[in-house]
Amino acid sequence: MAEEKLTPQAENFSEWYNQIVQKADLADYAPVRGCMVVKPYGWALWENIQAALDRRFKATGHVNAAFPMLIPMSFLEKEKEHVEGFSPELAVVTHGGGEKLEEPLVVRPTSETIIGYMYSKWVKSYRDLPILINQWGSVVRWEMRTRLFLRTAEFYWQEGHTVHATSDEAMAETRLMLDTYRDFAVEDGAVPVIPGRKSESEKFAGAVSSWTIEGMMRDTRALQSGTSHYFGQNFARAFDIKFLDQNNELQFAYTTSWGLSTRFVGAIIMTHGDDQGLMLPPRLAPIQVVIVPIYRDDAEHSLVMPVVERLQKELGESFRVHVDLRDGLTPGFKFNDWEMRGVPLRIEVGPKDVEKHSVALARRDRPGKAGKSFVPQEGLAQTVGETLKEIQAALLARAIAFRDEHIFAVRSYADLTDAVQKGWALAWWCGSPECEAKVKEDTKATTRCIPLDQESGDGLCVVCGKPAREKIYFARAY
RNA sequence: CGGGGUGUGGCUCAGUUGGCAGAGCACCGCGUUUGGGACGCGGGGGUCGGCGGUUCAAGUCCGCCCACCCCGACCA
Repeated sequence: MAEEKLTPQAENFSEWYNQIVQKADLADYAPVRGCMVVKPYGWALWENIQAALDRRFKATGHVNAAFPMLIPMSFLEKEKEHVEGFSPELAVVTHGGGEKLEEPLVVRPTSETIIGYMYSKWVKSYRDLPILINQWGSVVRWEMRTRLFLRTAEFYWQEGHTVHATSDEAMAETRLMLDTYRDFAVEDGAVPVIPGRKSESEKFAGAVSSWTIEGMMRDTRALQSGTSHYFGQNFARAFDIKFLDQNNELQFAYTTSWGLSTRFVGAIIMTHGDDQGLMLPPRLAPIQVVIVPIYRDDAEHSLVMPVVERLQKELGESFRVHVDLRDGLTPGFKFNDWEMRGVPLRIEVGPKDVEKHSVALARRDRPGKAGKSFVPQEGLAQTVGETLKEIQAALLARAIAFRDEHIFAVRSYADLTDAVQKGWALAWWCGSPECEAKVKEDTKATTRCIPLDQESGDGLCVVCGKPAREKIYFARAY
């Protein structure tokens, strides 16, 4: 049950986040450092995220499978950049059945290697391609500093791994999945992410190019919310994934991978939450409508409950509905409690409502009395459906407005350093890692992505002044 | 691994010159309450991070160790 008062965002955003995760009953700290326990309410949110993504994966021809959690150490060493990228954060199993193992096994930090190995056995002919497999699971990365959902030692995610006959096809897949993530984030999460390409220094270990959706949190910091990688033939060469083409010539295949994790829960929390608590987008909320019965005594109880039960049944046909039957708590407490948990819509049913054939309808996105209205019980399902749609749209509109207010198109280095203190900077960039490094050194801001959506043209690099062909976002990131 | 800090009930913490381990919240019971975070009474719960030392006596003083948090380097 939620305790009173949350630290305000403006006072300490980080503290606000830590408190909300626990007070909204999403997750708890596990006994192992950096690991989290996802509690039922948090997991229900993740399940809705999974369902929304899985539906899109299936619709684009992908299938699910499961690969093992343990990977021979030697596999990681087959791709040079990959092992360099991951070796510092590997958890390694050295013993099994009471004996020291011949070869240590790593707990997967990601599955390119084990899946690549299997694909090399499965792929013989162009007729075997493409392979479009996704897996839902968890991975382990021994991170130095952890935060619930944002960076935990073990996290849950999906990782798609595909194999293609041509680079064009593999690149199209990479871009298709990036767009799938964008569509999911915007339409279901109401998180207005910006899709784009990572710079060389920010890309995934072993990738030819990495693509990302970047979201702006309410403290204006950026959160990488999903990634899609094009590997070219790098992993195919490392794992010997070859096929005979139509001309009977042996070719290395082209591979991709793409992932979105429980970090997205953090994105939802930090995109929509306010000082009252969580604010969940209706399409993903585990509970879309909570009904709070209000009564003083047994007489009022028996007056109110039949109406509550009828509404629960009617609304339950179309929406995820919960009735708060907890005894001994005042309505006021329950209102605050459900606001903390981010339930989009609350219905109050008391004796006065029974008499007037109405209910009180309270919107989470308009806290307090402002969001409360009295509507007829007649046609309530339709009212609820329309209101949930309005809330979903309102959350997105609010997040877009916040994002756009905090993006600054900058032309000078002074403007850049100023902008990244209060939001994101969008600027011409020549493409050199030295210019990125200087900004990071001076401001702690990193390049987030080269947005897909930018007008063609050229300008001068905001750092060094040399000619630049692309604009890039600089921001402080999680 | 560098710099700083903290370890006392489930949580947040108090604990004076060393002298019977406490409060608030949470939890359990009973009663009164209930349309924006109710109240009264009663109750359960702690090897004071660990080991060793000083002392008649250690949460408190000393030594060593461990864990966690914050700031850096690394990261979905």
